[in-house]
Amino acid sequence: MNGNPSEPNEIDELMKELIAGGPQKKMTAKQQRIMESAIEIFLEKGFAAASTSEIAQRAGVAEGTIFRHYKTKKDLLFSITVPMLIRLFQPIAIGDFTPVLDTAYASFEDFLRSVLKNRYDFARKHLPVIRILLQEIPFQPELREQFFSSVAEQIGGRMTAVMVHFQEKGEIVPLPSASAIRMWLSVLVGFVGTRLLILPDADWDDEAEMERCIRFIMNGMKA
Amino acid sequence: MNGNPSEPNEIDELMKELIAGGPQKKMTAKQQRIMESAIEIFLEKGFAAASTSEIAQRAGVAEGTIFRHYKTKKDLLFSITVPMLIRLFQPIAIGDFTPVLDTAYASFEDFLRSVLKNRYDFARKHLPVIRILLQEIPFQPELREQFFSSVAEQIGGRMTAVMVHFQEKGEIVPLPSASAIRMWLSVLVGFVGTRLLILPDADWDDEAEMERCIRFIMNGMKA
Amino acid sequence: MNGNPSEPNEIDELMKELIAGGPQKKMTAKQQRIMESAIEIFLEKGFAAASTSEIAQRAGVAEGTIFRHYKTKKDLLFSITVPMLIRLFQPIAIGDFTPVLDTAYASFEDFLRSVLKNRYDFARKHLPVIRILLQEIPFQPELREQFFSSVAEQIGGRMTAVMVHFQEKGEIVPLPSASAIRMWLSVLVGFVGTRLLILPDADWDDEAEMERCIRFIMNGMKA
Amino acid sequence: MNGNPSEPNEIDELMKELIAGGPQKKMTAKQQRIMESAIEIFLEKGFAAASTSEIAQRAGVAEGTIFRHYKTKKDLLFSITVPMLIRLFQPIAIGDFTPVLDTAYASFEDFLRSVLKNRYDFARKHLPVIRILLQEIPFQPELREQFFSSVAEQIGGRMTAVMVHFQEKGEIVPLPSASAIRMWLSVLVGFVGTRLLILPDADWDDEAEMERCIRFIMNGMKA
DNA sequence: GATGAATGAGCATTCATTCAT
DNA sequence: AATGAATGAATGCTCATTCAT
Repeated sequence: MNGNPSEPNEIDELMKELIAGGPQKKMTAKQQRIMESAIEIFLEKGFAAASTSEIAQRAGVAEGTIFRHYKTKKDLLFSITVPMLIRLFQPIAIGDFTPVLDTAYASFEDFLRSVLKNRYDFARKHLPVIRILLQEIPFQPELREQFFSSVAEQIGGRMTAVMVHFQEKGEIVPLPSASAIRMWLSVLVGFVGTRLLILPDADWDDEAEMERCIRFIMNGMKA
Repeated sequence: MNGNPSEPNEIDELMKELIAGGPQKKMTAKQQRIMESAIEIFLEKGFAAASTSEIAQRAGVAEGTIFRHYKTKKDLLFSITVPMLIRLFQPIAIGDFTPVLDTAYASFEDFLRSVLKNRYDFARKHLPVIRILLQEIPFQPELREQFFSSVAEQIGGRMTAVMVHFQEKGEIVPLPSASAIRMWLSVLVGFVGTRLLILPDADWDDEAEMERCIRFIMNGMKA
Repeated sequence: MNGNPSEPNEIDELMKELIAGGPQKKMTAKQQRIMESAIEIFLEKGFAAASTSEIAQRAGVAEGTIFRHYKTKKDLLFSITVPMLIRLFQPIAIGDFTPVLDTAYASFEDFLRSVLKNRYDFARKHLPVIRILLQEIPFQPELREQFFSSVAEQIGGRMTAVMVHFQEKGEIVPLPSASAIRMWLSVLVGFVGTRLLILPDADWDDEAEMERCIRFIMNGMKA
Repeated sequence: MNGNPSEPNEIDELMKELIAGGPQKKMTAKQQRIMESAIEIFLEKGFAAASTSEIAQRAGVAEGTIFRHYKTKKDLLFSITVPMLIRLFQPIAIGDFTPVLDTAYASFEDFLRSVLKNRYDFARKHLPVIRILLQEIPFQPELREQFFSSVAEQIGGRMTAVMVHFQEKGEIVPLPSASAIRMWLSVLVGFVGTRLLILPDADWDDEAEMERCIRFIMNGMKA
């Protein structure tokens, strides 16, 4: 319908903002409320089934006000999800995860533990938006592209370097790095996903469970 | 008018059919075409954004015809997804997976290899419907309930027994069985999901990659 | 839409049947059940909101069966209402009311009493169909025409003669006969309508109430 | 979703407006046109057979506009009929009929004449809406309830008092007041209904005919 | 900046009727 | 005679978006 692909799109704008430094600083109180309501409703019903009128109502603003701040409903979705997508896979840029990837890191085990703890806390804190992200990625090609470029940049870049580093140090077995990364990532994602999404109400001992994950991975990869 | 929660619902009906033996045998040619079109379109746009008129058009039937076979659009979704949900987690009942859970199975390694191969082939074959299932589970409480009851029955039952069996045989380390199952399942799901959903176009050596998964898990759990 | 006005219509057919003597004798059991279900549902929801599929379902026949017996939904309505319209205003033809109009009738009071009793019993017995008739007359011009020709024939004919007869006998005041008829008919219809339609659940003493009506009319018209 | 019976409904809202003082004052020009078109079309085809798209078209607005002003098609019907139902039976509240019920009224005959004249003029002026009201009362339980509560309040209250008053004054015969009211009301309704609904095209001498009604009732009830 | 009335395309669903079996 | 699958137009209603105020 709309969507001239050559003109600069919403995601590019968001990227620029994020890269430039800080994001949407000057959100008015109304804009803030719109975003919060949108998160709630996108989470409950999914993007396609959410209506802007319900978002406006819950935010306590007029319908038109949403479109003053966000050109389309999709822009509203992206303004919620894209920054999260970036923060999820660009912990360096955001700054709350930097030391982990420092190759001077003592051991692979410490690295794993640090990544797990850090990303688990992050996911826990931002669960609703991450959920929306997961729910909408199948339907939004723009999100998917953003996902791949984010992941490629991080995994293809730093993570491979990390794996090579520890393999050269002889700490872990010399698997193809893509396979190796997928192994430990699967276990960590398996834990975080089960913990937060699938069985959030189970009786969890987080510390013990995380330690078991680390032990399992370390054994599995022991050189 | 609709929605009386005490009367037998669509999912219950589908369950009964499946348990009774074979499912929707006598689908007419038109019904078949409706279902295929629905799968295509649900996959592309998601359930909420799919329109019955587009489904009808692609199936080459009148719009009314859909509603002669499926009371509502949701019934159409469930008639596609629920049988798959069941086949995905009830391989025993369906019969294409029985020997795996036989506790006379030689070794945990063989068990893992068998499960992986079997479920990977299954997922590969039924990828579109499984994808729809994954996409819609966040929005359809009925699917979620069905998922939990299916999983609970399988995992809570047979899988725990399997783990205990191999732990007693001393083949694998004595972790809590929920944790142990989650570990190897994460690795297998991580492989299948990456292979089929995330990076289907990458250059994969399936055999080698599956062997790496098995090796990783066996090392990780080695007693 | 359809409805070529020059071809013989459904109502003409029904009229002919009725005049010829007895009506639709050879109704099959299924046709009977269709008619009964139709009466129930037309009564509950009105003709426009009644669906042929619901009628078929309640009658326990296939949808197509209705249209084998009645060309259209409207034909079904007319086959229910038109005979009733005729019986309601042509008591002579039907035969359960003849002596009333016999001008040899003893007194106006007896005449009134006889009409009231007779039509009250009739209305009570055929309440559902009469109700449908009243409900649909505003929307079906064919019914309205039929109503006027039935009434004109009866009222304009016999009733006027009756009034003139009793006025000449000096029993009642010499009002224009249209006015006179309207007066006593209003009171009788007021009673029957209130009794059966408006307040059917009130605590009625029918005999006493009817006598009051007669008394009121006789006083009102006393010469 | 809708239909919670405990939350205040449309009719309650309309009641409150009417009682509070004046009704739908600030109707926009479009809303006015919607209402007028709706009246025309409900009158012609009945509520069930009227389509919102035709109403919109005749009003010269978009179909969606109707639903901005009236939540559902039924709300539109009620917003037309309920105020009329109330004005029809609550002449006191509205103010155009007050002196009639003043028990200081000179004679029963004057009272009758005043009621007849007043309600006849009212019915004549608001014929279309009253017709819709009559047509839809059989199908709308909410209207029926409103009717009974309106009537009960007026008849059960003031009218009974009036009858008792004139009976005590010895002007009229001591019938049960319910019967007495039904008698004269039947005659008046019989006249107004015949005059406006059944035979509007006949050659009527309204003044003479009304006087005949009064005479008939006064004779019928003369003490 | 904020509003909310207005839009009209689009939606899922129902309908009376037909027709091959 | 009876069926019931098939039709496609029509229905009431919702939606994202626009724009005059």
